[in-house]
Amino acid sequence: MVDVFRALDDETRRTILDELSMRDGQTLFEICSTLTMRHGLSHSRQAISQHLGVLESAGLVETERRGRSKFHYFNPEPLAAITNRWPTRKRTEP
Amino acid sequence: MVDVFRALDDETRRTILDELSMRDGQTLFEICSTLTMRHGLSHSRQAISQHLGVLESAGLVETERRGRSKFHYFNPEPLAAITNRWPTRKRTEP
DNA sequence: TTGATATGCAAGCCGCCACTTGCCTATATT
DNA sequence: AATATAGGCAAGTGGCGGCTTGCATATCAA
Repeated sequence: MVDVFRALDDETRRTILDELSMRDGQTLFEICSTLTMRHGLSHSRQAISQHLGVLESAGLVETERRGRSKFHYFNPEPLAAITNRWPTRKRTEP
Repeated sequence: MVDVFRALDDETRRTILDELSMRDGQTLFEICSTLTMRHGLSHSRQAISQHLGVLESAGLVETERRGRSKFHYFNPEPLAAITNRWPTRKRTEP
């Protein structure tokens, strides 16, 4: 199980979430392509696969396998843990 | 300059934000004490100092020096960058 | 002024993380 | 059946981050 905070501590993983939030349900190869084409990131397929594994382990990405393809979906729910942890307060002047 | 995401990718730093959000304006020694007493974390003073440096560099903590003491204040503003980056969408069924 | 308090600076160690490489499995196509 | 496509597993490497240690600086108290 991977922490949501740790999952977000990587620009490549954040860009993957950007991509999925724009076009949901992409496969691993599609994500590799769009990352290279539109974001200038050129990593190996395995690198992206491992990133997707981290994101899925953190609950930020859900997957669905059909045939030999695996589709990835962005799930923003775990992000709530971040905003809920520190409720906005006024600064206490000393 | 440290990323907000990287600053949050550490349980000790997150606990420090918890502490400051409960009682704002603590000094380094106070934070060290409360971390040990109430959270079971026993790190050296320098470790906590470095954590505070990361948090300050990320804009999550602001400081104010008076005399030989330095007071630390939690600034939740940078957290907005997280929630604003991925606006909540409905999942697109294929 | 002398000593204690509160913090800063810098080097070094160690473990973890991102990335690659090579090989393997499963499904689809012809 | 044979080939291609989509993805998985595992070991190895390099670099960075967290922590410690030792020393230095600045402010307050006696």
